[in-house]
Amino acid sequence: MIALVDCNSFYASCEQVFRPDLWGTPVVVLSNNDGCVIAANKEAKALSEIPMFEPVFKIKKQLTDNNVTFFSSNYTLYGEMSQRVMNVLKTFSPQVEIYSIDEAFVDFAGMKYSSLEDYGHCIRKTVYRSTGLPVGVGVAPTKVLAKLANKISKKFAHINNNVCVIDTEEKRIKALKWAKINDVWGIGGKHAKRLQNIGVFTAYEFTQLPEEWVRKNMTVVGVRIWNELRGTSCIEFKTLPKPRKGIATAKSFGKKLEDLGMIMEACSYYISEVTEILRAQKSCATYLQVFLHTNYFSDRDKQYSKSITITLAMPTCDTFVLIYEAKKALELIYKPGYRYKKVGVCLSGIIPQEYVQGNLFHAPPKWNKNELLKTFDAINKKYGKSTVFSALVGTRVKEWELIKEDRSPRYTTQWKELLKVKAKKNLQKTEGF
DNA sequence: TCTGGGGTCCTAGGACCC
DNA sequence: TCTGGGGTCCTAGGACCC
Repeated sequence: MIALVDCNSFYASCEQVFRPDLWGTPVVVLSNNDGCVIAANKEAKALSEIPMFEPVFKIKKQLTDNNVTFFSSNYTLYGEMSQRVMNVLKTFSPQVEIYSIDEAFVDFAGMKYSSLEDYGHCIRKTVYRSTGLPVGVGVAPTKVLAKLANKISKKFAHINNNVCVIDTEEKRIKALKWAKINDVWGIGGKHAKRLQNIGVFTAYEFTQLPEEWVRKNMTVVGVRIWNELRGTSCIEFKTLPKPRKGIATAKSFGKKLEDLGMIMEACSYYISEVTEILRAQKSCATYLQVFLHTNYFSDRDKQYSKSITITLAMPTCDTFVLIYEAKKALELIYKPGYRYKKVGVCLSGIIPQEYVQGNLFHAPPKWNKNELLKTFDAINKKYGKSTVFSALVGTRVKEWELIKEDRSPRYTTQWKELLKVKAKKNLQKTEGF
């Protein structure tokens, strides 16, 4: 049996852990540059006039009218809270697959428990006690069914207290008949529409389709989902995280930029970020893509967008080499006279450092002996991000930097931003802890 | 004025090989 | 009128996920 443990409204819940004054009140978290709503707790979801992924400027009034508290995204905090949750889950089974920042599969094979329900509740309670974060637990024989069980655990939380187990044929059929086709993990908007067009509206109806139809119309990916829903496990359990195949970063600027120099500084900074990830997984990249574009949404601005991909002379993880290459690439695609909104870099063709092949003139570098890069990473790890950086990132005011007007403190990672505890005379009205 | 950012996997088709 | 048969590798695009 496999459990899917998923945090409820993860980003919003992380904010609420440190703000007990907001418990029971609507909270939303905004995307980078405070652009859209990307997370909402159940109180905020209940206010139907606050749709997710809606641009904030369009709904600012509804937010304030309904006393919704909003936060800029604080990924430092969410990332660290996520690790805490995952650490707790690892005490329940050695087999944990971290699927995303707020959810993980937990394999129950070989574990001792009196009942699946009890074990599920125990996980939920322990995570809550250790981190302050509420989770839902779905338990089933396959991943797709566990996902579905998790959905049910949240939908009927008032009955099952956030734990749902699908361990009999009867429960499986009941769950499948309840689930709408677009509730199924792996069936997105396009396929759901197609299935509805041929009269398939529930997960159960989907499992009754002939396998051939599914393979023809939804490829082998669809067949796997079909099998998993029928109780046959065929999606692998991945305990070890696989090295990434692509590493990208692209963020909208805090304001529109025309100046190549400033855009180049942003680009150099992004290269530093992606190369740090690259070195952390002991890999090198073969290709570097750089792209640049104006604001698609603007009717007023002239539009321009261009991308370029460079094959490196030899796969590398060297920040300085890649910044140099990115600089050349950017000079090629940049055209003056436009108001740019975003620059992005993407590394691909990622291979382990020891697989880098030399050529006739150069032996492959020994990356594990590169003292400059090792020292660079060591300093930034010890003293914090960007303590040392390439001069090409620049020291001027970073006009491209993201807007985060309402970011909460980084309670768990910065000494200066620790939660302050106040003793109040009137204990009935305690604020904070 | 203001509209997110980061991934995975699969398939078809083109270019190439012998 | 008639034009082989078997491969590999790469890329773009589609679909999906959080």
